[in-house]
Amino acid sequence: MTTTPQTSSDSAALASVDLASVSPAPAFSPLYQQIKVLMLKSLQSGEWKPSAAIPSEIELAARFRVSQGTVRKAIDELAAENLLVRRQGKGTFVATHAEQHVQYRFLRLFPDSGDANSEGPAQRQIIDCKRSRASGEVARALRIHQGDAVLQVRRVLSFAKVPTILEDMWLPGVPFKGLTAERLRDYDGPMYALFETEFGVRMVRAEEKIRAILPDAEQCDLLKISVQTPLLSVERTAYTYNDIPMEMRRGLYLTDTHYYRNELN
Amino acid sequence: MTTTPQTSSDSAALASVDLASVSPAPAFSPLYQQIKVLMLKSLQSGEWKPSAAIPSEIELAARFRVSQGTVRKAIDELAAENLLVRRQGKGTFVATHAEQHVQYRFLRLFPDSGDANSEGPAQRQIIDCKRSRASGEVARALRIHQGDAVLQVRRVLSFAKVPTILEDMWLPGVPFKGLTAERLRDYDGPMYALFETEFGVRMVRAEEKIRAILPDAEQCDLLKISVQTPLLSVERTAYTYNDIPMEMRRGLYLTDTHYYRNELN
DNA sequence: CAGTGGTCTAGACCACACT
DNA sequence: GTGTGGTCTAGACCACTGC
Repeated sequence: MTTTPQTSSDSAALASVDLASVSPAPAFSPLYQQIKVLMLKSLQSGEWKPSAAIPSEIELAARFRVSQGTVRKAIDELAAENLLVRRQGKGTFVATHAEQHVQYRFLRLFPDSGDANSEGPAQRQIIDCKRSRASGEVARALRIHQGDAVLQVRRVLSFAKVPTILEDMWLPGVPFKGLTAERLRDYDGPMYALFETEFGVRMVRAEEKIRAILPDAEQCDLLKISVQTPLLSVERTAYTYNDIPMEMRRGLYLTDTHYYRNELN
Repeated sequence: MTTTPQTSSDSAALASVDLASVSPAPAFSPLYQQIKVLMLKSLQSGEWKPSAAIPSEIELAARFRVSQGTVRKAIDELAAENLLVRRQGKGTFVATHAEQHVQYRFLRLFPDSGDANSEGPAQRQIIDCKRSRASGEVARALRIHQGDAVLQVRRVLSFAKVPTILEDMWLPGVPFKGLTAERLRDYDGPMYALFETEFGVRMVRAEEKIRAILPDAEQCDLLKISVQTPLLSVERTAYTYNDIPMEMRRGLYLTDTHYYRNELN
């Protein structure tokens, strides 16, 4: 035990959670945080799969030898991080990029008028899908070595037949071995949903760096615009569990009839 | 009482919270949500002022005639929304835009290299500050009528003496009566902190619409750039309590040495 | 030391979904 | 009805802050 929780004189199942190092601070960790770590392991290991129900709060309380309230607090935090979804009367489920209300959870581009769904789903066109080697920039983002095998995908998304987004993606070669253009083309649904079902990689969060740029000749050609048309450059790094980067992506967004929406709190 | 909470047979202080209308659904509202509404009123009315401590959990529990746990859950949500800040051992405080760790809570622009503070505080230059009348667009954003009195402010922010941000702001005339260029110039700190102390207006959240644009001649002049330099257009609407818009702002960001950062969950 | 928020428990009952 | 998550309570003890 890393800590001495109160009344519970012997709440087991709480392996030392690698606080072995002689850190100056005692690093007190509340019980529910330790439970959270254990639950994260179950998610990461695949014991609990996307869209499946996890054990009930009562079962988990018994398994971890803590009260239901403590399990509840752990689940609350995981739900707040979008790793779990609670459904009253039904159970708690592992979040997934498929079967979600919004088609693209990480895409923040919306049409100027009408709601997000008014223009229907985007038309997707795979331009290229090939194996290549990581550049310095890509290697840094994916925390791999320069020259390591990566998969490179380029595609165009169109709304109402108007090319609007040009995306280049880089995926680490090892976990995504076997990904092909056909598979991307045939799959009907969010790309991140395919990653979950086919490769067991669940994207949990992402960071984006946004800039304004002018396109080069090739980009103009693909988006059918002039070199004078400013574009949003959206550079995204997406992470799985434990903050492990699993995708680097650069999107060029045409923002004459759409805008990138952000909410600040 | 709008609902019949469990064990607590007579938890008072819960005025009907205007659910008087004969809505089809019974609109069940848990106790802690009703407490939250009451606490929001105290914030809104100025009973609890920015940076001041609110009553302790035990006091609030007594005032509202509920258990400490219920008050706690209400405070938890308000803290999650950045309206309150909890400090163990000291108390719970009303959040403020002053005395915060980050100077500009809503500004998402960061330098390409070095951390946010490495370049020091921005140099601010007020270009203009005048009374005017709301255009259709501004009126819509601020939910006032076209032609209503507004205050218009234009300023330039520079980092390391390089002009980087050109901002135009529109503020509703009534709540911000008495705001002058001098007052803006003399105040040392975030503009939103001045709004709190001088006008009792606390910004709680904001929405931004981002596009890529090319500047016009006047904008080029102020930012000392060419007409060929693409800029980020960041259109922000900021809200106080109860989702009331209190500011419309358009910022043009130079993104050759800075980027707009966003985190997706 | 007293006072504050933070954690944990045990038990009760409510709202919701399925069967 | 049974089982799930959701709310609420009461009481205990811990961790942190400042007098």
